[in-house]
Amino acid sequence: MPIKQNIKIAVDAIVFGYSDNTLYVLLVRQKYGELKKTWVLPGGFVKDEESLTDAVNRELHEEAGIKVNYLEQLYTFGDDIKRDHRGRVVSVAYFGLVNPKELKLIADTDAEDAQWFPVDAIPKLGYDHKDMINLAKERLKSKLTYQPIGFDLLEHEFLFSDLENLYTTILETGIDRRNFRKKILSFDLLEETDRISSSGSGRPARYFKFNKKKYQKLSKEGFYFEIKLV
Amino acid sequence: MPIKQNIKIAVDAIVFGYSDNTLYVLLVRQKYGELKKTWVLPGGFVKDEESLTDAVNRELHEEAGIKVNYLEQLYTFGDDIKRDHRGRVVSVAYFGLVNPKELKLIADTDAEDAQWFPVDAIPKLGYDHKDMINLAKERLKSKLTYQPIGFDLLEHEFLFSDLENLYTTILETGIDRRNFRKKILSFDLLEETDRISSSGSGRPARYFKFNKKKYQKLSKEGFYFEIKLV
DNA sequence: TCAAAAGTGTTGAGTTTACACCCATGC
DNA sequence: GCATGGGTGTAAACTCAACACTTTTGA
Repeated sequence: MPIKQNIKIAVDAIVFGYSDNTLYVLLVRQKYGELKKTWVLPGGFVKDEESLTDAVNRELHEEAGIKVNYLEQLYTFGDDIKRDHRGRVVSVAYFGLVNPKELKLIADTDAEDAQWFPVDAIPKLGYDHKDMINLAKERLKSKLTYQPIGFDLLEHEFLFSDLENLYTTILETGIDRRNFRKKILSFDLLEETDRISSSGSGRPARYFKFNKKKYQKLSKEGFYFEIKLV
Repeated sequence: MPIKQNIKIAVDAIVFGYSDNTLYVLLVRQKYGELKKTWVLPGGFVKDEESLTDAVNRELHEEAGIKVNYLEQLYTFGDDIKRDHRGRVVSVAYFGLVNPKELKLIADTDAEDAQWFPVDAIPKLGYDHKDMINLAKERLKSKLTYQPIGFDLLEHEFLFSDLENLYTTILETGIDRRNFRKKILSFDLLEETDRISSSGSGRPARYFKFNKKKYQKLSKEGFYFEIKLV
């Protein structure tokens, strides 16, 4: 190619996990350079022969040993030409979700260089990663209301109260339990299981699972999932 | 930076214009190289010292002499590592809208190297530009229903029938004139002008304008523009 | 006076919201 | 038997969808 260009291209991932009424973001400690030991989003430079998606998954694997449940492109950060102190770097940010199992995997390993932070207790971050997280939070909030994305943050089988808490914590809003259940059930996308919570206290609850296949089918036929919450 | 990377970064723009019940896309003729004379989207490599947005606007100016009314980032194409035959190129695609004045500007100049094509009469394009256009069409359709973006495709002052036709042509759907007008007016974002169409035939109609300021204000306060059309 | 497009209300259906009590279990 | 969380129905308010005739102009 006859062109000279001195811009590097990177990917970064904002990965959310949810557990015990808390939304978490995955951060890693920068290993080298000026920002050594600063917390940053997992990510790095794209290799010449790999796709952007592969780059994200590779970085997540290398830096955090994690595999996401859901991944989509979020936004490409390239308007601030000084966003990276090392030179011009354009970063394609991805938005990912993991289920609680993956979350615990890291939480349990006491790897010091990859950790989950509650979204409202994020340490000072390098680069423009705070902006990325904010944008991803917005995306998560809005997607929750028009795509059945919440299920990717829960176990395969979950209680209605789990789902309800997930919505209330992430959207920071109240929910009418009856209306919520009615609405969700009206989609006919949940399946009752035989499993009943071996409860802590209170009346035992039934586990449900989300029928993703059915959703994908209906979705192609023009079905829209939608949960309005004030 | 200690890293070696041989990836170039480009921007491409899918710019829509609307006139006489037709939706148009702006294309330019490739000037050099293997694809010389093929129609492609306006775009090109990003310069080291310019932001992505600046790059798009510059290319639009250079290649088509045009200024867009609305511009937003669409998607970054970088998963197919052979999407550009010249080498690895990641392209950040932008989505833009122009009003009819800008559209006519080029249509009138008989510049052979920048032309508007009706979206359902797009010639064979280079690279993956057809995919980009398809994605942009989807974005346009969905945005029309939840953001007052259609006004950016119309003159500053427009007739209700213009707006109605815009929605029907782009969304390829029917509209109940009464319900549509009722809905749009209920937002209280349009202002009547004194101007009356010096009509062709039929009863003269009144011109309206969109109060963008008011929309932006309401928008911050949690107002959502929404037009549901089957 | 006819053709062409603009303008205008009402009703029924469906959806959303608000709201409170009983149920099943563990301790 | 009491504390804890789970599960359930109904009525009023609102929003949406369907529907057709009158008005104003130019030819």
